[in-house]
Amino acid sequence: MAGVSQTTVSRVLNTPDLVKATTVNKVLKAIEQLNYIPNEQARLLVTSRTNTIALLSGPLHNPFFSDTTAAIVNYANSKGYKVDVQFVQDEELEHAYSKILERKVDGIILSCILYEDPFFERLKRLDIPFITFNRKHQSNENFVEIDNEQAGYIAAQALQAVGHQHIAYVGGHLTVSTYANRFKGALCALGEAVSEKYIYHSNTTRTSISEGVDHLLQQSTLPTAIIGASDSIALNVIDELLKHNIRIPEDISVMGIDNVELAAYEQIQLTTVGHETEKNLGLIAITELIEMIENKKNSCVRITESVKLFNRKTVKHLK
Amino acid sequence: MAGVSQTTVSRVLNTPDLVKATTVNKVLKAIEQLNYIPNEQARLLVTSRTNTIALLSGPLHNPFFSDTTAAIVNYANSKGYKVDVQFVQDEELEHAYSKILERKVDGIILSCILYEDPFFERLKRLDIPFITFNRKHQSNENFVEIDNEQAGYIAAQALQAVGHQHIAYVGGHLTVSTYANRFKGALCALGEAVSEKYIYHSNTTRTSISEGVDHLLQQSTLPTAIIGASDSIALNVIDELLKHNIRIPEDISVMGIDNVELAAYEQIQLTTVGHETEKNLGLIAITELIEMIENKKNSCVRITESVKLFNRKTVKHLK
DNA sequence: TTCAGTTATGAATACGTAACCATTTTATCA
DNA sequence: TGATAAAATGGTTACGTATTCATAACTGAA
Repeated sequence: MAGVSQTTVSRVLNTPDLVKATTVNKVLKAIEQLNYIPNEQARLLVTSRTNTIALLSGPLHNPFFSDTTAAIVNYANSKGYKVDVQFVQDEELEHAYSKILERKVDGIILSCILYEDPFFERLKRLDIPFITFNRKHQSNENFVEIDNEQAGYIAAQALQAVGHQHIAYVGGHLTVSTYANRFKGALCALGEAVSEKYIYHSNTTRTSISEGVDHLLQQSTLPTAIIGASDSIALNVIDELLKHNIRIPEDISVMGIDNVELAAYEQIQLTTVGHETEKNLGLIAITELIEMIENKKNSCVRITESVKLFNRKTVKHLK
Repeated sequence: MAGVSQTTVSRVLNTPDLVKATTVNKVLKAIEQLNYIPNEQARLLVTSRTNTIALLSGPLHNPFFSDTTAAIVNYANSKGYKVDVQFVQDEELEHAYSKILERKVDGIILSCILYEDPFFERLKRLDIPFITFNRKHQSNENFVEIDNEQAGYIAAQALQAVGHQHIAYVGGHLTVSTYANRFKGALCALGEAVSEKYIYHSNTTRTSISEGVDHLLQQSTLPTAIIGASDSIALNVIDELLKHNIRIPEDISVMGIDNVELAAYEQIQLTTVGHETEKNLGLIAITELIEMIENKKNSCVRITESVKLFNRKTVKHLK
């Protein structure tokens, strides 16, 4: 219609500087009239890029992932990338993994990796930039996390500092670096003092956390404070305690880790431990990932951010 | 490597029944050894499908969209679709719209349409299945919503029923069907009695809602109850009131609309109006959309679900 | 055996673009 | 004016798959 070759049309769209102005106009006019929209599949086939990033996130009802997903999607979109999202429970990891391998993407950002996950090796062989956030793999490569051990330590230590002596801990699977290190840090602060019966490792589902709380409430001496290994766990613990008509923090104090945005809400006011500058781990990770994609820098990303206490209203001062 | 043609490999992957068992095995073995992964771009190019659905959602910090996004993404994934997500504020609609037109997708699901949005016509011309949830367009086509007028009416009426006479309303832009109808319903219940000064239409941002609350608190006679036109607004209103050391519901009652999952949490216990069967609007919409995509049914979807009151703890009974 | 019918396989093509190389046109300068 | 360089354009191919059509290899009954 414009009387030019397909090659010239392609140039008009991609490198208009190489085409005479009058020709550009002819082509643009034809594009307008034909209501032409370039076929992205075909372009991607030949360029072997996808402008897509795969996000494997934890479930969205966990406010941590709500925060990170928003940050990741918005940033990636602003940089011109589409985001192919999957929300995945640890139980369904295999299925999600196999799907991700089939889909051509420019980069992969995931939170669900296990410490000894064999999938990590497959990822590396894919030769696609990828990064994990919140959790890391034993190979100690390509991750963004908070200092989980420090976080666990600060959480426990802060409770002790205000007089708590019977401190319980509700965590997650120790196959996950995050929970393993937070637990390690907490144990470090609690020392020998801590009793087995005050420790519960949940699978982070609501029912599992309920069982954990029930377990704690059955002890002859109730704990005066409970550490939730994540804000999500802590919030679920609080909810469960409230159902038992236990007041927070009057009867039992609760401490979280993550400093999720929700934690600062007036209705919540969760005392927690989080990133010093309140930066979003997801945002840091996606920034690094896009950097990796665009600058082909294959230097390995290892980011561990320092944390501090955010003192709010779910911890009672006993002294 | 398997000693067969590319055609046969294709058949092994798509219609293995048409291939001799021994050949299938040879090919699968080669696939294994070569670490072969089919190129999805190429397949999509020839099939002219994308197995992708575009989701244009409101911001994720709004718990309503957190609920719907999770439901939509999970359902679509389970049906084998990828989901290309965008979180978009009403202010940035144009930009998101233009991006969506460029991207090849099998279907579009969006919440952000305005009542008189000209984009709707462009969508129809695209000849791609699409559906709106939560909001609808004036053309009255392809939407899933709750009965917003009924919801507004029930919210106001329920407050009156327990003795409230000074009822305020914090809403959203009336260019949005959802807010327009909820407001209409509320007005209908409140009748002539309602004073202009108790009405505030925000743009649903936190700062705007703060201003609304400040406005209400400046009135000589304070309202005894506030209707938030959505749970998100209601929760922000509560947060703002708490910051002013106003107790809920002792000093002021608050009512929401949507019955977001968060509303049922012990820490929140928001009294609200929502879908009778507590079904997720996003889930209904994505189910319909995939139905449209796969069965080519072009019958227009018009779903308006009935609502009821969910009595919880943010409304005080005055009588 | 033979022949028709069936099953299994392969060769060639199309999908719509970007990239490469070749060619034509235009501009520049001696 | 001619030679040379530069700019503009076109022809062709490759990307990796599904599909169509043709062919080869079997099968079973006469």
